[in-house]
Amino acid sequence: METKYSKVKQAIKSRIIDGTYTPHQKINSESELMKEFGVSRHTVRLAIGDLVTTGWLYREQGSGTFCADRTEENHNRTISNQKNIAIVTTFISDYIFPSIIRGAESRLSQEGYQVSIFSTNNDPEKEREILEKILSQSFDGVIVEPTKSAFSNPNISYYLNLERLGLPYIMINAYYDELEPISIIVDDEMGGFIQAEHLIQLGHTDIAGCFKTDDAQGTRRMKGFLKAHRKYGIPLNPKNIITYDTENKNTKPLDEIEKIISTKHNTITGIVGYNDELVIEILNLLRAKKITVPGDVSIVGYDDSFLAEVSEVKLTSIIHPKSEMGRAAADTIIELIKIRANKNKVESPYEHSIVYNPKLIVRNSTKGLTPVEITS
Amino acid sequence: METKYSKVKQAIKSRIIDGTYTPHQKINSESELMKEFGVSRHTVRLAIGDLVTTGWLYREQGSGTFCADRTEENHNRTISNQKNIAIVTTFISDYIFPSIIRGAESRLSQEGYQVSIFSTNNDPEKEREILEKILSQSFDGVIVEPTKSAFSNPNISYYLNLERLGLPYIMINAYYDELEPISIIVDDEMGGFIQAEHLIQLGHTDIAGCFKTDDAQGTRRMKGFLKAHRKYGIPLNPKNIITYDTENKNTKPLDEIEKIISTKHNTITGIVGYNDELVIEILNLLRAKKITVPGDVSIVGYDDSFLAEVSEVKLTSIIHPKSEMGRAAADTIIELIKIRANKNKVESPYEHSIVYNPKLIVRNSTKGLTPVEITS
DNA sequence: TCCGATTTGTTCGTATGTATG
DNA sequence: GCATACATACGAACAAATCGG
Repeated sequence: METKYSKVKQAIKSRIIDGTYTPHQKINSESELMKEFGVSRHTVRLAIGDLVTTGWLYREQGSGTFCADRTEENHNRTISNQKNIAIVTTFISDYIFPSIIRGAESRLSQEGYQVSIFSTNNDPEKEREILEKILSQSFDGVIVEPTKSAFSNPNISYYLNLERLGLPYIMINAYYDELEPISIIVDDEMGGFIQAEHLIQLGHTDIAGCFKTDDAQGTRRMKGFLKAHRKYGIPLNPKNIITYDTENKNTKPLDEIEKIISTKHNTITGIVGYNDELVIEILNLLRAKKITVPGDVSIVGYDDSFLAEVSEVKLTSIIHPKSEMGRAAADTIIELIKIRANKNKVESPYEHSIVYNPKLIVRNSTKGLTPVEITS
Repeated sequence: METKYSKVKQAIKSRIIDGTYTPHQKINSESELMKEFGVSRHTVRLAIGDLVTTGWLYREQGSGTFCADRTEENHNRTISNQKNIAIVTTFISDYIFPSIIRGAESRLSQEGYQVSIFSTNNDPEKEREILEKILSQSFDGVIVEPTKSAFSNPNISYYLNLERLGLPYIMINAYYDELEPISIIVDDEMGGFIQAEHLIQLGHTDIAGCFKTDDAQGTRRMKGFLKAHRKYGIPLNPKNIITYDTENKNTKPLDEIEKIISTKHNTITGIVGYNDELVIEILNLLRAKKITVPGDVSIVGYDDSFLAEVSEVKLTSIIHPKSEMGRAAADTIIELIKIRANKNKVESPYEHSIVYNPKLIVRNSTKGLTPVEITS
């Protein structure tokens, strides 16, 4: 996949898939492609030849090379009774994702769908490859957890092309703002708000917040965290807000927390964590530093995963529907496919987004602040 | 049909059809064809290229160009360039399975394979449905974690049919004794042995063992547990052996442990658990009963999952390769598919089973027994 | 209808890289 | 290590079809 002709091939294919070339549209001529990619005509012809034999393009002597109309083929394929759904995740082994997949898989297999799994490792480039693969194959629907959803997505055109080709897709956990797709999410802003509010109502006024800010979940939880402070008139020390990304998730948040609790005049009595996984690690850190939870510090998790019940300190956490979300995603995509099949009947856009309202489950990692202030 | 390359093409095609070239036979090399037809190499390659894309020939770099085997569905499969692998699990969200899938998926997607996921929920009936589906579709290989592997499997005939159809499959974590398939497993008997041996060498003589006995992993671990007792001449109280199944895994083992530790004359000082998940629950139970670990009771887990590091007591556990196992499974199935594709060359059965030797990682859930006996 | 510019189709030559036996 | 065979890539030339003027 590092040969020149395969690069050219890939580039042309991308332009078809992302909609730059529409069916029956003339693509750049061979000589133009030669200049563009700095390769010989032979190489260009090799690339185009491959795409012709695989049905992406067709050539007309004297006229040009054209983008093939794959919708007819698509049509042929939907007739074939294979029913396929693609699930695109960020991390397969992420601690709550298996539950979501389980919920979705059970419902989809019940309905005779076959489930294919793809993972992006939160890398937009990998997401692009996967979307290309999905678009060049015969899927009936796509369930996707967006990659780096906090950022403007470089693959928007692929999603738009999904829409253009009438391939239903929904997003779970988050969505790209530019798209406003049908989505199934938790109201993360409210979740972050509730996390902070809980501590505030327990009397805490000096609260640290740890958020993963390369996905929309984290930025929204942070927004809720700030909102709660504003609402209750609690001044917020900017140093108490810790943000991190996929790339430094194993180091930065813990380092920053350690910095904060190691300072002389530390008055932190509460910590809000992005998720239970992080909170468990913070718990380990605090234990090592002989800081008790909830004695010295109260701490709130997110997701209500099995991790919440695993330690000697049971975590106060925000409930995430997990497998219920998976089932809902499955039901929604199945319905969208049905609607598309009888598109003559239902003409309405049929908005189906679901927003779960988060709830707090109080366990014993949080407690009310006694009038006596804790000093380091 | 008067171009040189189409003449060459036609000539080669004729030789295939009239039987001059038989399947998997090497055809004349490019340079030979050049001389024979008095054309340039490029022209020969054009002709051959066409015949390759239409499935009449296949090329092997450094070796030659060969006549394809156009018999049966073999033909259909090679034409559709979709490469599919099925992974059949028991429980998708089981705590170590996501890691295995992740390892397998990353490797498989690298190689251009698409991964479909099926889960049996440890129900042989569901396993049957899934195998039927797999057999009726066009998968290139199957990775399966057997369902209820401790029992005689009612779906043996389906697996035999996979073999008959030449569809490669491997088993992970366990295998059905009747089949002796290519498998990638941990030596669970040794694992159970090491668990028990560790406690015995620390001076424990009254050890309870908890094993899930509807899969082969559990029965083998139990076997190792017994073997260790025999080897070290430790008498074994049958009451200390607790077995359970998928159906009662959430109640029975904990109930039984509670019974044992609640008896007046309880002298248990060590517990061997089927896996970390169970051990964490036992840990919760002991905490509730004010029994300290490892002070009063030492406890050994299995799998070395993230659960081992999550509690205030870090678990001594057996290392499970997890994602390494997934990667190995992917590599193995890919190789089997390749071997099958060139079945003319490699005639040897090519046994590829991998057995990982388990290792113990000692943390602080176990400790040596002091001379003073602990009494309840 | 023809012309000329453009575009794809066919064919040759040459060179170097890489896998196989 | 060496010869063989396929893989990739460059350059050049002419043929055939198309399209606008």
